[in-house]
Amino acid sequence: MTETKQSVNPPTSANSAGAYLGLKNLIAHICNIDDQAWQQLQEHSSFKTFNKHDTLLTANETSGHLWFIFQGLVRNFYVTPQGKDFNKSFITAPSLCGSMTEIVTGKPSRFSIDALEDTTAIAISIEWFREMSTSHSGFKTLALVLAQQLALKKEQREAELLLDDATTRYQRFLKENPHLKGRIPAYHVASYLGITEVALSRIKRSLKP
Amino acid sequence: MTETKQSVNPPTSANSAGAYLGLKNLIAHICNIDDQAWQQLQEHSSFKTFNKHDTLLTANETSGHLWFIFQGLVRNFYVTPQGKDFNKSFITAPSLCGSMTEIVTGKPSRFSIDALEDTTAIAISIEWFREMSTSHSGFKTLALVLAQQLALKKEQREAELLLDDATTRYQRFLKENPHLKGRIPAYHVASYLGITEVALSRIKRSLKP
DNA sequence: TAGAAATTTTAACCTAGGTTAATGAGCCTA
DNA sequence: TAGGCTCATTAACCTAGGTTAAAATTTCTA
Repeated sequence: MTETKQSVNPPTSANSAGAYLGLKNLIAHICNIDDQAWQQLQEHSSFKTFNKHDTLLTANETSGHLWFIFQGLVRNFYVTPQGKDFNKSFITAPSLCGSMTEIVTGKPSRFSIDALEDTTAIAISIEWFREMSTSHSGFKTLALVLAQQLALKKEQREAELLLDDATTRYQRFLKENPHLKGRIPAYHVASYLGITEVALSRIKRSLKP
Repeated sequence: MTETKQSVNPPTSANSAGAYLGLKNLIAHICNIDDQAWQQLQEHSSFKTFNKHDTLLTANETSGHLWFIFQGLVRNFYVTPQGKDFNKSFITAPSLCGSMTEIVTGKPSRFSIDALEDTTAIAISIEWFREMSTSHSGFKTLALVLAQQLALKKEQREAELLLDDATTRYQRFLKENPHLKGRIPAYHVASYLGITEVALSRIKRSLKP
């Protein structure tokens, strides 16, 4: 107990193997990947660990990879020129995440990604993934499903931001994200909703008996 | 000149042929479609004309098709339970449009589509398109590109609604849609921006010299 | 366990945008 | 050419949420 703080998930080969299993499992639910392609995927990716608050991707830079989040929790967020940040989404393991802009166009992401908890992940080469998603039928399917899922999610978010007030958005957020309860400070939730922590606190009070 | 009002684009076979040419051209810029697939596409689609204000798709119903807008202009819009409507996007010819929700999940669209100008279009069977986008490499590419384009657009809209105030959104709208100038009444633009026509009028005044 | 740091709540005041309603302005069409 | 549409502007007032700053609370950490 005399040790200083350390990562909950130190990067052991055991963890790495588990992460790759998790990735294989996630992909298998979406499309068929033959052994050769899987072998290639392993060669074009690497296992990483992050402590809480570490950065996975910085806005306006090309990171060169997309992520499979194996354990932990990360957020995608925009930063305004005034230095305020707005959370775009929260990603809980196990899940893929990354910048669609960078994947599709090769241009830098508009948002950053950082870890809200200690996190283990696999970094996958975007360049390789883009190549595979045109040449390999299985990966093309994977890319299609990911793009469709993202499009659906962003359409829903557009509708919420356009149609609903902050109280309604907050209640929907709670209902749709029970797994995040207690894991995210209120000011991050407020930032996701597009309001300040002060406004969120008021809303909570107004919802009390 | 004694005739009553009529459609600018009456449904002649000449128009129909032009529309199919336009569709073929649009698709050719995205992927390769062999003659057989093209033949099939023609069998699973039909040419339609709409007058201004006509409805192409009604929210909460499955229309069964996606559209190639050949001439004219349509809007996608949500209607709130209170009966107010919010424009989701404007689609100018030539372009594909439809509900990603219905295409991906088969469930009814959350939004409606109607014509802002007299419009000619090709209605394509969603069921057939979904089948082709899994079995046919060219159509899978088309589906992928469409999903990616939509995801990118909706990500950008999310960022705008989250980060920018109404004045900024209005100025960006003007800059990014010069082709819509004069074609859309201000109250539709306001609805797209997520504000009322009254607020938009105030913003315009505040931007004047 | 005390003190520091992080987070949440409150309060007081401010502003962008909503609401309602009246006035204008530009049109068709009888 | 006079009403009758549709659309845009204005004005007066209201409200949700922003801003700033202080106090209260929780959570680390030495």
